[in-house]
Amino acid sequence: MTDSISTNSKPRVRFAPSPTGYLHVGGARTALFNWLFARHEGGTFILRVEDTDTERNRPELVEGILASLRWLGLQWDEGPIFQSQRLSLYRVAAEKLLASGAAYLCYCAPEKYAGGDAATETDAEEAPTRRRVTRCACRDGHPAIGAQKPAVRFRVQLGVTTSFEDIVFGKNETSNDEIEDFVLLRSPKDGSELGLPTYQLGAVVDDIEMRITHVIRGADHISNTPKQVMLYRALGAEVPKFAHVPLILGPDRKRLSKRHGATSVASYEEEGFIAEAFRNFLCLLGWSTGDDSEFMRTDELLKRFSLEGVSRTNGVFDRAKLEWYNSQYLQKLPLDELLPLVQGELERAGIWRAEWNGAEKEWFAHTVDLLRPRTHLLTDFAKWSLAFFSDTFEYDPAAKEKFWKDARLAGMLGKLADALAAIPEWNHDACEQALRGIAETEGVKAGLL
RNA sequence: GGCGCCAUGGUGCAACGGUUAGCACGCGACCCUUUCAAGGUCGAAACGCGAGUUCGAUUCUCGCUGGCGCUACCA
Repeated sequence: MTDSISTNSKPRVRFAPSPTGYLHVGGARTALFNWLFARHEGGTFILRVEDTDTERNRPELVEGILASLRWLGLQWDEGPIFQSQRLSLYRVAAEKLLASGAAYLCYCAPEKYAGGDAATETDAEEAPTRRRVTRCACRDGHPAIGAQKPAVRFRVQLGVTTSFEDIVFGKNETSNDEIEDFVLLRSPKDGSELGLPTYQLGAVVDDIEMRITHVIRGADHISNTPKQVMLYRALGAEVPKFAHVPLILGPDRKRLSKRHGATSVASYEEEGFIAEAFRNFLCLLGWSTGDDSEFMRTDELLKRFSLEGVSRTNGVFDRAKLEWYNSQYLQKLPLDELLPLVQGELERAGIWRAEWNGAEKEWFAHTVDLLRPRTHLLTDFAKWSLAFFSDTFEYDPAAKEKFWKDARLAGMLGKLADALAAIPEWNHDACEQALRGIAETEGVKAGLL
């Protein structure tokens, strides 16, 4: 039972984004679960870039995806491995399947084979319009050879059923008759012998080659898992364990997309969210410890994470709750952990001053601690820091007045005044200027009330 | 259309045959606070519908409804 010597007992998982966009919150959570699982089990977390779709692939987006993963602190142990750089692997696999009869060459035009699903959509109430799975003559060795170069299709064995056990969804059984002869290799565009692999082939070949033990991915893949199970078997490989995680939806319960607002991880970073808070929030969307724990720092998440706690219900991304998590972290983080984050924010805003981490470090720490109870985002620090620069509003009295008025409305007046009063002697200009600003605003206040 | 999956307040989770159905976000009120946050207290708010099984169903089974997913030479 305990063959601790065997390195094979350690799970190997992967996150496999496709560079067709930025890292979105759904992908981020999938990555997070993979990472948590790997770390919890002492396994290996691999990053693989699925860039076989030359049409949609945008190589320049890869760096952004990696940056978002780094921001989230999801360190990968191997990779990134690019599928586009190992095409021969998939072709060898396809040839093997061709040779064994598990696959065949299909000369049909893609649109003809697909069977025009959308086209018949308008013919309402047409009983005869049974759009079952299409099988073409190529499958039976009677290819309608045309000008088109052939694609390689998997020959689905009919009359039987394919099943697999999902760690979160349980047993899944699908009749093979419902599964189309999916494409393994697209028809070659150029003069080459064989084309580019599709997702199904690429994912399975790589998961075999990388010795992936647990496939943790979005539930949108649950329907094509049977196809992949067939592929594993046809390739004579052991089928890994599957764990599908529920999808993340927008407020309208539709799959989360750009029209719901910010969906990229990068946009939350820019807005001033703390990575650990974002992670805490994301983790509890579709997973729970079994009790009512909510505020859990990363070490605790790592300790408690388990695939068994993953939910089967799609969840709505609740921005308000994310903001709550962020303010919780802003409140509760030990000051020495918060300081670097604030510094990073001020540097981004271009208003960081070296003294704040030197001679004035004590004042800076005190001020951050003073202000944090009323901040919700890291960017709030940059906003209120304007008070500490005597020349900020020098040429813009209107902006100055607005700033202090906002400060009053936000309840920041007293805090800022305290912070300003504590500014070291040699920074007296700023202090005086700002206090004058407060006085003026107070005058406005008195007049209004 | 076919196939599959899912179903607790507005949202995220808990309760895994017997509870006044619990927690959190959000919302409302109050306390605290010169103000605003933070914090505290209280409150409104849910087991989709219909049959079964059972002494007893939110919990098990079936049907319905609703939602989502797949049905691409996208992943």
